[in-house]
Amino acid sequence: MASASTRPRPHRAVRRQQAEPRFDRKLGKILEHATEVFCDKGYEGASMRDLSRATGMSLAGMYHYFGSKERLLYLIQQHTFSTVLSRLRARLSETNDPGHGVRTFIQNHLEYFLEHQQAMKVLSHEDEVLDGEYGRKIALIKREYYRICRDLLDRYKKEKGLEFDSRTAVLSLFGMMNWIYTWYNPRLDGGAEQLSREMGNIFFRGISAR
Amino acid sequence: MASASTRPRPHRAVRRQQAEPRFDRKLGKILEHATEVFCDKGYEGASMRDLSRATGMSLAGMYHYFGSKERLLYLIQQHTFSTVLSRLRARLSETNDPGHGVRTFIQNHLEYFLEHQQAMKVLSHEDEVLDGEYGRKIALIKREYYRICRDLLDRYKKEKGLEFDSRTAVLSLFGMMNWIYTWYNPRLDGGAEQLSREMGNIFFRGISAR
DNA sequence: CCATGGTTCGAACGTTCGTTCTGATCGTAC
DNA sequence: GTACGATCAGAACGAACGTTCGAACCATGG
Repeated sequence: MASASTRPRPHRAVRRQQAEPRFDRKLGKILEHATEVFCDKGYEGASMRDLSRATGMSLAGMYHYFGSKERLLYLIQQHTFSTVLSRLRARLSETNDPGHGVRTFIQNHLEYFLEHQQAMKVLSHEDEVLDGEYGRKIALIKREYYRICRDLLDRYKKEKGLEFDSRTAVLSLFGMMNWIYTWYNPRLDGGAEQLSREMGNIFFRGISAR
Repeated sequence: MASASTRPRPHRAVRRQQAEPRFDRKLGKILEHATEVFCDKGYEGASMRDLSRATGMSLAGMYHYFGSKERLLYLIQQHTFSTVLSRLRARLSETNDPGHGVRTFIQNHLEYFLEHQQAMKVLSHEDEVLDGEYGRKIALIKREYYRICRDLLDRYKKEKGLEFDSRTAVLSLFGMMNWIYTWYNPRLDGGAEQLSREMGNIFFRGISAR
């Protein structure tokens, strides 16, 4: 289960120029298919043979490129999380208003969530399965993500002179947003803008009352 | 995976008087230990041998009493859910005010949640694993649970003349509450009363603003 | 005192798991 | 054309899986 670093990383081919992106694009596609399988069957429920079948890559090939089932999950979670995080940072750099910042946080989270439902479900649902080095790295990103939201909220709280428990508030907000994967239905529930408006309303009015 | 009714239920001993409760108490203890294992390792990750070891009952004994791993999970979920539901009904029968009803709903949910964290995590986290007859039965209880909360909220909405999307509101509330299992720390976060007050505040003020 | 039937067990069944290994094939660079 | 790295199919590995079996155990009723 543990030990991320004992297994050598697959020997990534050293190429020149335009070969690299094609290589990454192909592996990206494979990661997408793997995400779908993990999403449907769960990490433990999905076998390497399932993953191999779904990606079209041979079993041996999977091990050649990814090294282990654990690392496969790690790569998916790491890629998903850091993409969300970098998008968020880009958006937040445009504002200094903490209230607007939290709205942006919600909007960014839900937009990515609905756009990549499967990846986000794997991120939410297979949260505790990675341990060792992999688990530590994912936990690090997650803590930073939490930190950003909490800091924004604390600034907002001070600015408006409000009183509430920041920790409970932030984690309740995360709960609202991350629970979506258990119920979201695009036919019944609107898009990301509508959902983030409604959840943002509940959350903001909720913490804003004196 | 499917088919609940193909396997015969274990022949429950027909006994008189005080033997029954002892029988049930023993099996109840075993279910508690099994809950702990499912909670720690997940349904797929937990093996019948793990469960057998944790409960102190032999592997064959587990099958004698519970029939299958699937039915074991079903019994845990069914017992947990119907206990929550019957407690809720008892409390709700004392009030007719929908606002107070929703507060009671939150209080009841969180109280049981913190009192039986492991069982509730198994209920939340292993939500999609049961299919067939078992899955249908659990889904039925869940829908009824959802219905109660939604009806209360709709009555509250009409009474106060508010406007918000009931579905999104109820499911956001469930998200806040059910996500707790991923972060709750009794040292940092208070007891059930405090948490349900804080979440209740966020939720109520959130939906109440015009 | 033995027969009965629920209870419990160790051992085994066949399957699938994650992973590794062996060669064969194929396209490309020299 | 040949050497090489990428990629493959397929078999094999030991371990672990969910489940079943047959025989002991043990209290009870005749």
